Amino acid sequence: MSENHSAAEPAASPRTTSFRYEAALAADIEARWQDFWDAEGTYEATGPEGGPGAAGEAGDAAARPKKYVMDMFPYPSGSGLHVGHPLGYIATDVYARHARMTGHNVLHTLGFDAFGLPAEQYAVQTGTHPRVSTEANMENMTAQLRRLGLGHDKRRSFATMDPEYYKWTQWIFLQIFNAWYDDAADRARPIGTLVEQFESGERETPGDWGPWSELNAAQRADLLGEYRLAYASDAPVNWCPGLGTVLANEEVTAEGRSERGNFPVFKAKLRQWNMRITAYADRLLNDLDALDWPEAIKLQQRNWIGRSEGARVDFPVHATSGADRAVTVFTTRQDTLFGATYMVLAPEHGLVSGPDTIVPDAWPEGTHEVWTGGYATPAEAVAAYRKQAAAKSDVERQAEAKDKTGVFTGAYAVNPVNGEQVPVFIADYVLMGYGTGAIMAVPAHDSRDFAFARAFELPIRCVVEPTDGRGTDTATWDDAFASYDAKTVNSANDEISLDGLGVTEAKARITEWLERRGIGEGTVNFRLRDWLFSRQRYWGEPFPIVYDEDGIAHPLPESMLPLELPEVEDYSPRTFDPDDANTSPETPLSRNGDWVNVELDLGDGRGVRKFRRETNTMPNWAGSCWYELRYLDPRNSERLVDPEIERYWMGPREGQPHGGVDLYVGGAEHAVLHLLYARFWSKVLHDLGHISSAEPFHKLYNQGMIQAYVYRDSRGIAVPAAEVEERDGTYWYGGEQVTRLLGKMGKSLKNAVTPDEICAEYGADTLRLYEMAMGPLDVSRPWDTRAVVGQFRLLQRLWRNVVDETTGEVTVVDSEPDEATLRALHKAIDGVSRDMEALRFNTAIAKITELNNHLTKAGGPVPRTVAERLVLLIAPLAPHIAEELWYKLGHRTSVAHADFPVADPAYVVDETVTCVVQVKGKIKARLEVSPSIADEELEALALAEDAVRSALGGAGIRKVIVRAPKLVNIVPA
RNA sequence: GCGGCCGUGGCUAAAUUGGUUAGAAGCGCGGCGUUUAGGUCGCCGUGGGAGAAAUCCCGUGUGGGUUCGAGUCCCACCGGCCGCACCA
Repeated sequence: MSENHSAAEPAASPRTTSFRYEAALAADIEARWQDFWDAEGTYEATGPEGGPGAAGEAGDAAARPKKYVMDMFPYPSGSGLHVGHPLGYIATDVYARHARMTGHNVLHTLGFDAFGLPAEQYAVQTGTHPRVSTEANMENMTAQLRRLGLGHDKRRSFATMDPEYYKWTQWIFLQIFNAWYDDAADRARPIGTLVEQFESGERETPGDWGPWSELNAAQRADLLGEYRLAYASDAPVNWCPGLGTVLANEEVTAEGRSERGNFPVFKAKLRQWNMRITAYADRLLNDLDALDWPEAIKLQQRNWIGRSEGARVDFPVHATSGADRAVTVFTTRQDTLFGATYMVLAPEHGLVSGPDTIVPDAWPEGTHEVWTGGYATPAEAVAAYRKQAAAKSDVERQAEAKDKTGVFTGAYAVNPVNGEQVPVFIADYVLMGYGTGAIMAVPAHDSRDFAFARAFELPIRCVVEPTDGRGTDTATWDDAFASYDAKTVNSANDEISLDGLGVTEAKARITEWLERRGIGEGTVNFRLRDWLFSRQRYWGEPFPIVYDEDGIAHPLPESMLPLELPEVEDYSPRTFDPDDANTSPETPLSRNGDWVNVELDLGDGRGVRKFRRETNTMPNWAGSCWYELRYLDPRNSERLVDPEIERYWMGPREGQPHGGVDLYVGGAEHAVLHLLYARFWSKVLHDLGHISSAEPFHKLYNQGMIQAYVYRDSRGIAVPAAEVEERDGTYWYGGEQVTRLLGKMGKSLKNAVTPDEICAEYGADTLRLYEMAMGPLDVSRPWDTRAVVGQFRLLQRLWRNVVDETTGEVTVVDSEPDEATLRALHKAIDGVSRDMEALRFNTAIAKITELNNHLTKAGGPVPRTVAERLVLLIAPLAPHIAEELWYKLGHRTSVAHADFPVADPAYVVDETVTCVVQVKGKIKARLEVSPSIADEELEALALAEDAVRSALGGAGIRKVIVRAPKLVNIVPA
């Protein structure tokens, strides 16, 4: 510690000579206290372990109620922060500081989500190693954030790119790889337990696999791959030639383009790693109920998981080979089965190609011309349509959604309820990825089927009686009748009749019939699909997987972790013409022969063998899937987190049945990506016994966005917002009128305001107050630099209420505050306490301002007890000035650990309350009454009022509503 | 198209959740004061309309409804934002 600013005596060495609270003094105060906090470790949290990575004393900290407060960690971007970025960090800091002052043991820190595409792209352009540029960015961002005075436990920080961190990301991957979902137990279990079941015969191998004992190693590996929660498969994936990588469904926009870069995305069959998140669909859905999350986010997750109840139904069909096959469809409207007049398969469906094909050599006699697409044979027609569909990006499919296209396969299936032959089509309005990739078409009661039926002149049979007066003659309809609130008709065979039943009843009846006949069953279908987990990138976690000479995947033993990224010369994935679908990925890691081809002893008793490494890397989401666990125990080299520590900070407890972080703040844009993946990993780790929590984040809060005005000239080009002048509601830049719109803040829109410039002009405390005072945390609002001064003035007045501006001496007195001041004080304490708890910082600041204004108006010196409590009230929001004033008031320990004031109820309620007396809702009189007045007494007082009696004018009273002590309303007869 | 959220002064926003007088707090604006001057100073005022004033009338996107009482609840419409989107 240097002589100039001893940590123990931070106020002893002011670097400015003025005692007026201005930018220079604020900067001085802030720098001194930030140094003090760092030196003292003011915000270091101690759990049951006595601190991270150290076997210290638990002390009394762990005995206090814990509060784990967390932010969605940042990606260290090279462009630096603007004032929108730290909004959430400031909010969690205020919340955490308040919690600390109310007796909680608080854990709050911040790390970096360091893997990602921008660093890699920068590396490709400049040749700088992504680690180097990312580290520089992190340093920059850390410096910017330090100025804000965030009370983080800095010992707990890390970056996802640190090998000591991603060692455990890889370890978790192996846990997931080595696990299967046991439906009987409804949880994940180690894959060894499945092998045991196969070996003992307790479980039979599925389908055509044959007995376990007769399978060779490769076959066993393939079979187990069908159970593992992390598995490689050749499924159609989203291939993005422009980025040179495959993408998860969640990373593809509704327009069928990449979320990053906006390149076209195509379906391609590629061998890729997947996570079996679908096994958790039900739990991911159900456990949402117990979470304290915004309803909008829960809804988005529910929609994404997309649970729908319905039935599977088999429609018998003959394969061209002569074998009996069935088209299995999924439907949510099994009650309309009698109205199914044709079927549609997705173009990629297995029954229109290969050995099981149902496509005949020639068109059946009398095939309608529009069904054939003009082709001579069904095979040609199907092949052409399949080719056309594969070449279409989702954008194009989307654009043509209104015009139904498709082609007849030449095959007929049998509708099991009435034995009718129904033609089977392929069409791209049926998606291979949803349900079974096949539907029964009920044109009368589904608008898509209706459009298709009209285009292909297929019969439309009404089986649900319309309630809108259109009648049952479908020839006169312009659209399907799809209401759920109507009766079934025309739906009977020799065994069953649905006629006259409502939808629910009819569904139940037909499902039971299908199940009895063994040709269908009630099922639940999910929209959620498995998570595509591999990427063709350099800057991500390598997979801890090697392949032997038979191509069998082996996990690396734990002792070989972390598997570090090799140094390479070329970081770039091979990219292609963005529109060329006929390309395939090439990973950057595959070009490093020395790294890829290795001889290893995996410790499986088979000695040193030759292996080839997996050359894909994990997606960006991997690191953020579990970081909440690592903050708890960041230096543990033996385990990802010590179980006792995890249980203390995150374990289940009253009101939090699945455990989790107490408050997690971040943007709503992660509603389904990060938040769903993190929940999934949390559940797997929970099932395998590694953690006690089954949810990562108990309470989630989405902060709004800070928006900014964007000014554009006549060409539509953004002009520097800071240089635009306003004249009578119009905006001018360089003599030209420009238009104003509300948009995002950012460099490209030339409207970014940095925290640095606001700190320089007013100080960090003012910036913090302004950001919190702008409005409710969860609402987006425009930044207004000239309004910042309002919060600066608050701090100036606060300063003046405690300190003499000319001498720097404290001016408080030891006299008793007057009654009015006590009431103002305790009302403020009461209100601020409740607002802090509920994250309503804007109204908390308003109440502090009111109290401060009251003291200013009262004039004269402020009583010490009031000044001290005012300082404590503002301490979570403006910690630097609070520390300084707290010190000046004679305290020698940090205000961060002082007790937050508690309101005295006696002063929170007013001595008298104004009671309004209404006659028929119109105010006739006001009474000053005690807040504890009884209803009867108040009613009597009200009725005795002259104004009330004259208003009643002798009329009788029908009713008197008394809401003591505020209101009496008399209703005349 | 389906689902969700939201409309309050010139601007950002309050309103103990159905209970008085809507508009706390801040910005902006106006006035006065201190100052040689300036404002990142102090004080006062500031929803609209009428009036010298007391005071009165109107007012929470529009129209209806429920209620003794509606910014708050219900219905319809208008406007805005977000999510999903051929999901069978």
